[in-house]
Amino acid sequence: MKLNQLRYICEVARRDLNVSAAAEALYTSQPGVSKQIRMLESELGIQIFERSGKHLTQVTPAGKDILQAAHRILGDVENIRSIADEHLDDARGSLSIATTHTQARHALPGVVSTFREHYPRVSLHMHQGTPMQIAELAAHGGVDFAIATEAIDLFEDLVMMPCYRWNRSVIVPDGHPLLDEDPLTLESLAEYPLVTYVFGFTGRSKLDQAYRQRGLEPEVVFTATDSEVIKTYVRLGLGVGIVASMAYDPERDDGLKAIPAGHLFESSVTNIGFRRGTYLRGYMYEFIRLFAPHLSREVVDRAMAIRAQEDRDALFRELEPELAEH
Amino acid sequence: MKLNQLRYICEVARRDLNVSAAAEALYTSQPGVSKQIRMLESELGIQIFERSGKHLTQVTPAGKDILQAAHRILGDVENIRSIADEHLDDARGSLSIATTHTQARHALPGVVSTFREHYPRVSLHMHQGTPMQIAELAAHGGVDFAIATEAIDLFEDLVMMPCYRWNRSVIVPDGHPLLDEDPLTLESLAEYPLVTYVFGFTGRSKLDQAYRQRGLEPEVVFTATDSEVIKTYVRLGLGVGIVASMAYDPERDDGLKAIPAGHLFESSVTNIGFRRGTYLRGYMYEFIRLFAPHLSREVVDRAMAIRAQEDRDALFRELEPELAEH
DNA sequence: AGTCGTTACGATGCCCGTAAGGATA
DNA sequence: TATCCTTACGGGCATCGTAACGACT
Repeated sequence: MKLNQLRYICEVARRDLNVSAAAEALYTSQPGVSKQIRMLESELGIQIFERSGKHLTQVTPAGKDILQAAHRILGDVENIRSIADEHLDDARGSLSIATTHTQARHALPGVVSTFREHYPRVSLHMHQGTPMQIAELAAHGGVDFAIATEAIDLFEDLVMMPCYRWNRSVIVPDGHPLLDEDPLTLESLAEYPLVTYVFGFTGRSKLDQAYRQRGLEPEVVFTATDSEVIKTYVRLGLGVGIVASMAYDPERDDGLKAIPAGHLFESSVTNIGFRRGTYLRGYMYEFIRLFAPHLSREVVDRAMAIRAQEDRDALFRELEPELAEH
Repeated sequence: MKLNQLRYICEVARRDLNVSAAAEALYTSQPGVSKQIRMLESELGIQIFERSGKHLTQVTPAGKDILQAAHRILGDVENIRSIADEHLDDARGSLSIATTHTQARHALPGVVSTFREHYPRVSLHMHQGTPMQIAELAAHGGVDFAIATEAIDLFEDLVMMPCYRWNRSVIVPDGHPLLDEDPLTLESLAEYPLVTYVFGFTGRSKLDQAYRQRGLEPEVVFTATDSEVIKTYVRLGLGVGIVASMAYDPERDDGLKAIPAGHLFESSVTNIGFRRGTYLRGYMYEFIRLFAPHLSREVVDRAMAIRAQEDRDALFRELEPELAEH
């Protein structure tokens, strides 16, 4: 058994059983991949992939288990490299983060600049994408951290921890009639067309849920993945906006007013996640700490050790009161 | 990085940094091992072993972390083989158990014979040794299971589960004065010289503890690692014996009488342990179940997932009432 | 003096890449 | 027909084993 063989089967599985694509991603020849996989299968005496003719059709039950172990192995190989780097020079390295626009634009800048002061020799890489892409990147080792509000609890092999709690504001042009409502109600809000986030982004699901619970139907006329775009279209009079409160800045957003709407929607929690079993460099713990002060090294280590759902829930309940509100 | 390089560093660490011994154990040449280790170190850019001149003196801090990850990797490689074997033919395979004389002679025969009926094509291997040797074998992957009463909770990377609870009987020749004592007290027992287990064997520590608590000093004139030998010397009149109750058989042990002494000593618990993270074959779960009916597949999986000491204690308390008494 | 780790060197064998073959959609 | 996996073949390279050297106890 060779580490390369394990890399090959993982990549093939990841590429929907397309050996050619896997070979390309691995910077090697397709016949080589094919051959090594067959050699591994023959060494183990069992098929990892089902074949019909000359096409791989699916992963065998044994293959599923083997792929799982192979993933762990390759993860640990990366860990060994990280360990070496950490001990070689604990202030040098790289940190890659996948996140959404909202986090990158409003929650992370402060953290990133403080982090850069503390660790000037760590090279930072930010990747922006949809919550699904983000979770996928983190789960497959493309990035160290995923930071998002939705959909990163879908991946079983991601360790997830709550960072902060936030809610929404209604954004309207100056002089809008909603500014006179006090308190603002969902019913009056429902009379206006909405401009807000695409489904699956930045807590959008909590918004739909609030409407549905009151038997209302939101008339969403425009959706975007980031609040800058939303605000632009609110300025154009397309409708009223609903964005994360942190996305409104009274200084910069002239011509717009924000009405806090925390009483209308259930608050959302932004999470940070990383691949389970990853060796975390010292500066990685530090980054998490800067982003969410309650996530000390001890808490992170505890979260990493947890496998059962119920234990995770217990930890979340314990952390709940410490979450900052944004 | 190659799997062989990881094998080499693990073996060298295990052999107290003796490269020659490691090479021999790995059935390869000593220069090869030496070279591969240096190549790995140079690839990682960090030393795994400290050297003074040409001798390896100790493991570096980085090396400790790396060895830990390397162990996990090699364990998972074995797991992949096990997975393949399991899916190839789930009724064929091998099961190796390390245990002490007492377990092998009195607790295991029934289990083993039932197991052999269920899985005739699984080849069984029993290794007898001291509790320390047993734990070492299991921790390093020499055997699948360790079964013993003492000292297998010392290895952090062994998953341990309680199997059954047992206590001791005092063994005396026919007509011995102690037979008239009712109830038997520790004080009257203390007037006779003892023949019992060597320290570290079969709950011996509980025995010493009982004496010490009462301010008594046991006069141990003979110790052995197995109860057959102890009984032999009791027959010779060397003293009274204290053995696990299951080791006395009124049919076979003629000339001897047993006095139950559960009220004098704290009972002991026999445990089964295996390397954390091991892939357990179906028949292995079955073996555990046969030996300790309360250890269902679910319970074993839960025990395997536990890392924190407090969670382990909680599981033990939960299992406590289900332990059989022998 | 003996044990032990490193260096040097030659040969085996494995892995990779190119090219051609055959199956499937 | 186009895509895709397999087989076949040759070159390069890493690994392994033997032998000799140098260090430490």
